[in-house]
Amino acid sequence: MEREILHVDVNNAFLSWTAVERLKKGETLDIRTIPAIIGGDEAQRKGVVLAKSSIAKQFGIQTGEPIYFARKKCPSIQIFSSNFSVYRTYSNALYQILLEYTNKIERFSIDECFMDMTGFVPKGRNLLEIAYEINKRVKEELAFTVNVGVAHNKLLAKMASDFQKPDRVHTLFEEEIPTKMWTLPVGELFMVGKKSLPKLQKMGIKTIGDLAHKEEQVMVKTFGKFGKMIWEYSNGIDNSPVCFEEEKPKGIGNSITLPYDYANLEKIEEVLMALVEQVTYRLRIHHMYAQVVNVQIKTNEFKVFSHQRKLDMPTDSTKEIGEEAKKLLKELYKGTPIRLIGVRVDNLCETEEIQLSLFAKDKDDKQKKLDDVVDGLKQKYGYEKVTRATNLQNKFKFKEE
DNA sequence: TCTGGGGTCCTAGGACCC
DNA sequence: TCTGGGGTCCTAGGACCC
Repeated sequence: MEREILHVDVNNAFLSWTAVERLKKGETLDIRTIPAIIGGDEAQRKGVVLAKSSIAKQFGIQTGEPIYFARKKCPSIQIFSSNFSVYRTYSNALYQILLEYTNKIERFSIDECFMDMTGFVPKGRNLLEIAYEINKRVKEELAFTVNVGVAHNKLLAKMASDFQKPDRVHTLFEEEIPTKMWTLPVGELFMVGKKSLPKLQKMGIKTIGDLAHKEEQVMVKTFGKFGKMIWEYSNGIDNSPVCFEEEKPKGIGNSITLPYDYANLEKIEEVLMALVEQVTYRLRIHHMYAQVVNVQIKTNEFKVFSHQRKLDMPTDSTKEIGEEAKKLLKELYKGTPIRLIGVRVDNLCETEEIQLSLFAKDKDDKQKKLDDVVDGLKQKYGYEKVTRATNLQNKFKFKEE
């Protein structure tokens, strides 16, 4: 049966939301109307463009590039810092509106939703009307704009919402694929990134249509599973469901780019332990245990190395994960100055699934109680106020959540 | 020029077992 | 002494997304 899918995409989300928040606070300048970007702190070496206004885009400024480049392209560019708790508020407000149309909504990211409208289009109305209504309501009620893609699967809906921006509704039904999608450069296809683009181009594939008309077997032979996927995408094939049920995380990680390159193992360890505390806190918030610990470093030359190890028993203990992380760091660290350090936990399982042996449980008890007390304080007084690495908090700001 | 942080998924090679 | 092949698990690294 044919499905009815919408993809709702907030236009320049971080920048628009920052603009709306400023106006709400009484500022008169709407930063959507000037050359502006949302960017990280350059002094902390986090100076990349996170979002841009459409005018900034006209200067050739790209998301993800260093702010330094953006300033070269547009010396008068105005830079604003990000605020994720504000973004979450607006993201939730959008979600609440969408919930009035269907409960089958997949929150694909903070600023994108897929909606499965199959069976939810009221009698006498059609999917396109609903899409326009959502577009209009969001603008009127929330003061920012969205693009809405209308199609019969997620891939086509997402491609459609990416057509002309901002504040537009686009359809991409099967019969429209040749005119609306095949004519686009192949790099515009979802999942074709900057590594696979040159490989495709070398094969003579310039447009999405070129890819669609290649033999499927050639793509599979050259790119394996990935080749099959993008070949299907180029032909508008995608049977993946809208995953509307909240999914448990498969891994939790935190990393930080250091304000300068660290070459002292003890100093790196201090940061590592602050990150471990953050990660295990989030783990316990989710009521999950982890069985794999992973430590990652990036050298001053931007080379990335990682080590991971599977533990005998899953755990959520700051001490256990911290000790493993320290061992992994020692194995990794060869004395090269470090630009970034990160910790991840993987192979997560629900707390209830754990069957601790009596011995292990007994050993765990003391540490568990300490973690519980600290978590309680963090929830009561805020994460940044309660941490065993207080001296780091002046230098590093960690995202909550 | 100077390059964030949070994820998911895939691949390849080695260890180990039958 | 010389020899197989398949399956699973583990680790490191990489591509892609927002």
